[in-house]
Amino acid sequence: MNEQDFLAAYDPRDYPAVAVTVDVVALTIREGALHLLLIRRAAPPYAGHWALPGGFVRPDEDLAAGARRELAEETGLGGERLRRVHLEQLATYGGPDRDPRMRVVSVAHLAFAPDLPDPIADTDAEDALWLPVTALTSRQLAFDHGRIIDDGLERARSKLEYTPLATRFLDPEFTITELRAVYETVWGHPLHAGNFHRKVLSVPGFVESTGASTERGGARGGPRAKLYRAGDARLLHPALLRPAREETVR
Amino acid sequence: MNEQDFLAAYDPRDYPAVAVTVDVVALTIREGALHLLLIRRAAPPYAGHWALPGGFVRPDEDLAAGARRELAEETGLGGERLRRVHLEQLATYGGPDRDPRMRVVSVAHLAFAPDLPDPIADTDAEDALWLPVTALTSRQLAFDHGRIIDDGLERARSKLEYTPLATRFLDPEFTITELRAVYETVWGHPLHAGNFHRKVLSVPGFVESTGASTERGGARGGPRAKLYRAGDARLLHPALLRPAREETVR
DNA sequence: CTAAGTTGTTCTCAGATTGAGTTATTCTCA
DNA sequence: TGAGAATAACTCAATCTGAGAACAACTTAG
Repeated sequence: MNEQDFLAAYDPRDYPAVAVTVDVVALTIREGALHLLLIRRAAPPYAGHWALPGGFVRPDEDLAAGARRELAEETGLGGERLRRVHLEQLATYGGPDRDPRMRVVSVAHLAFAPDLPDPIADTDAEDALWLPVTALTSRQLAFDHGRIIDDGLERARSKLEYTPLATRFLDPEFTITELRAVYETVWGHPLHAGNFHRKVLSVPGFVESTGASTERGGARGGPRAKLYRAGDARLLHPALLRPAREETVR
Repeated sequence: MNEQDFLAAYDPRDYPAVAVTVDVVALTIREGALHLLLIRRAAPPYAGHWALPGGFVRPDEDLAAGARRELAEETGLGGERLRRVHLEQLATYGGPDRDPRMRVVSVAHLAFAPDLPDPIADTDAEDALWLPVTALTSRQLAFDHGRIIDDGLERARSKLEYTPLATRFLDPEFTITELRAVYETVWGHPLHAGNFHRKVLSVPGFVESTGASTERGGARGGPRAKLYRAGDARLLHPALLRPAREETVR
């Protein structure tokens, strides 16, 4: 049998039915707190539960394109602002019983966005909102989305260490203090301002100066801060490591 | 409509046909060189081309279980020795046209194994072998497996930095020199023996002494080396960073 | 307008870590 | 038996880090 004949004789229905979805763990920073985009499901299964935005991959669509489309649908975002959102694949969740309808394999993605407008509930969702991650209780979440979110948050924390992606939570021009606030928010503890400043400026390609400064000082005083934009590095060398957690094992 | 009625009325065939496969980038070290497990495809598409071991996920099988099964089938491995192989999810590849038959979404996995016996060609494969990664030319590979392998190798290199997984390339008891050889092989350049020794012993939980030593000195002389086994750390703190590559950008 | 408080940025300095080289010792092979 | 090789320990200068201090530029309260 040559390759042509093989393809003609091939029936996709011979294979077990599996559906592939994309889900998005979309993170942003609002009012100094890390927020997560959630929708409340309108239809079964898990109607009324909170869930990650997501849906079936369309036939002609790449996985990343599907994730970006789902994100666009929930946030109402498009064009340049959507393009500025960082989107990467997180992991794939495919346990046989994670969806009661059928075998559903979900390719989860992770998104970092600057502060975005409130989301728009579309047809699939009763409601949609940016929820502070501190307000999460995994019990109310549909499917295995609690676990996906945990994995996404850990990945986000670790990505800030060795990539310049913290800048994706900010507008194109930002101050070192704003950048530090991103790290403090995502990592959940304060950093030494002086050391952070020294380190960021010493890592090649992390940030580059715009030459300009802010129009005003900080809200409660202080000098005008210099403005920077993201540099061209894809990886931070050397990395900005999280302070070691207290050893649980002595 | 309540949830029960919904599930009864649900027809999986309403959704576009997608197949889900698992592929495995299995790495081992043989004779001081990094090797990759490949099979030569017996059936179209890409009959006669080299490809990663893999196949369709079975209906009741977790993704990780499917990957481990595929690995077992190709290597003929089972039991304790199979269990010692490290297996983790790498990434999912799902472009619409990556397989001419139909939409195939492949969940790639990455495996680290100690030196294993030569593989066994099973029904899907004309042939199977451990190929040195230096002998790879991506042109001869089926599907997008060249890209998957590249991603797997880069992931392997980076995993050695911040996890103790280098030990998974070795037998349960090993010397520091053997461990250094793993790093040198995967990273592709020599390391300073003294500094490596100091560093490995200083990272908490990386290795623990067995108290014993090798029976003989090295092949070409030298004292007997102390034996170690893997410690209980899941992450290396601080990490063993790769020497910075030469800057391409000045 | 002034005083008090806040913030961005730069310094300082001790301690830890790193890279590179050296040494003593133990072993294999010819 | 001697040459060469490898383990494991040590040394030392250069670099990096964490913690704190200094200081000027700004804010707001009064």
